[in-house]
Amino acid sequence: MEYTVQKLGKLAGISTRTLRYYDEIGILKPARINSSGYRIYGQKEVDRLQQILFYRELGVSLKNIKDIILSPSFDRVEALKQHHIRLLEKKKQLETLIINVEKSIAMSEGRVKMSDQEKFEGFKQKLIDENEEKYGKEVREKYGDEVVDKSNAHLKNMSKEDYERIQTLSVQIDEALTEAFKTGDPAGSMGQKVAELHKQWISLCWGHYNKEAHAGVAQMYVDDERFTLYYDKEQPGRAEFLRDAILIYTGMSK
Amino acid sequence: MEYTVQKLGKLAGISTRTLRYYDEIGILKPARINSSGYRIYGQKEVDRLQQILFYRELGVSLKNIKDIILSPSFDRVEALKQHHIRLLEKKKQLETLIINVEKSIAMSEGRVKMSDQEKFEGFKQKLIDENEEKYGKEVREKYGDEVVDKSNAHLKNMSKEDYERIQTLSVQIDEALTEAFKTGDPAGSMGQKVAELHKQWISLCWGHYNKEAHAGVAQMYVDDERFTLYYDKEQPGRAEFLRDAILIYTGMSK
DNA sequence: GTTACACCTTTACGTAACGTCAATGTCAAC
DNA sequence: GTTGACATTGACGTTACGTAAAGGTGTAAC
Repeated sequence: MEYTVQKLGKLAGISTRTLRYYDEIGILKPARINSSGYRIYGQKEVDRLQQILFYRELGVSLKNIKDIILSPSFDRVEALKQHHIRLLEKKKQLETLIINVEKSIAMSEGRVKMSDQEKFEGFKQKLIDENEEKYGKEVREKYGDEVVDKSNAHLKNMSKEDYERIQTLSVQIDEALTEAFKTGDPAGSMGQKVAELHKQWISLCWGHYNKEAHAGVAQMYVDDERFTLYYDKEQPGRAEFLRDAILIYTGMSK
Repeated sequence: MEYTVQKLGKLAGISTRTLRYYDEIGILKPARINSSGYRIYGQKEVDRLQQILFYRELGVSLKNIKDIILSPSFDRVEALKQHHIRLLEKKKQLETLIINVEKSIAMSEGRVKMSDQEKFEGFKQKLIDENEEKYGKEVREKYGDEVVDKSNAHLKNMSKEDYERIQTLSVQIDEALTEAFKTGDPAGSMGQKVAELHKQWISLCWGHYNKEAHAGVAQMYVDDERFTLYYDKEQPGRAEFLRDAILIYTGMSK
């Protein structure tokens, strides 16, 4: 497939000026120029533009993006995996900010108190962005590990496999819950599958398992707003669904 | 509490230049200027800065932010509720982008195919930002109530007093935890006071009490990142402290 | 008592990543 | 053969600060 400036711009959601600018600074040159002087982009350019936008989204300057993707040692897949990690971090920060705004509302309504410090939680992604600017390859390798280390901080007493298993389970629970929620039946096979996954997750976290505690935690998913907020983010009612599924699973449903 | 430029900058994670610039364009003026010509900010300015940063995070230009917050009809709480909605939208978009990068990795490894269009899914938050620029008051009024209803959803089956008691307890636990944490001793009287308050809170939430479940929840405060994030916000280690206090309280400490 | 140092001030030029004209050429359609 | 939506290259404007430069302030230490 071949694209002119406007077509590629529409595809990627950017302006034609931006594409011309990217040509000008040499970060994304068209595959060829046709007889009338028009810029024509091909497959390779589409993929490169996607890479550029990923870096841009993460706050990397165009100058640094250029250095990175023009580097002979640039590894596309490795870069994508880095993007993945960074985007997850960004998501966490956004979640912090969402909690912040929720608390701020509660404060305005006099329901809770907030320290000045709390009022700015979730804004400081700047620090991350500034790190991003240093994104040289060596730096990347260096910080890459550090980030991993940091996120593994509370792993201390856990084997690496267990930790990874827990991470995988979290994602699986989330996905399975989304699917099961559509059925509307917490007692159904999909609902019970979620509960089963959740049991595995809890067993790993606690090192043991206990029905009553499991049921207690499930109830908390509805009662504790920090959980409710998280689970209801996409579809209101997900937290309740999860609780019901677990209560049925543990036989604690009355 | 009063702040100089640097103190406020550190608190909010922005530069002193930014604060001076905000003064210059009249979007955030200090409460007063002291005898040496220093800018001094107070409580009102802290709150306004928070508002500014919320708008900025959502891509609103400083010019528009100024028009909005200086408007006589500006409603702080209403604005916060709008931020909440926008942030949730932004989070959804981020999640789309994360799926995008995951698919891109899978594609690079030859596991799936992707259309050119799919390659740019999640980038087009631009369209949202443009809506932000129009941020009229009417729009704000339209969405406002919806959020309130949602946040009150899980209150349905609870008496008003119970609900208020739970809210009070949340705050008390938080404050008591901050105090107790300073002692460094989860087994001390202050640490055990926190655990006692937490028991009351859990009893209200669950309608019953059970030591094992209580201990399980405590363990989860450390294992589940959503909790850890919340409790460790001010001082890292608070989540662990709370867990230890409860484990001792319940006699589950080994 | 002055020296050090970490604060604060204003003034002013620099910059990144485009937006926004202006002047002009191209192509398909009616 | 003219209309209208495309494309081109300049070139200047804009936003939200960064980054000195040149100097006053406050406290602690020698």
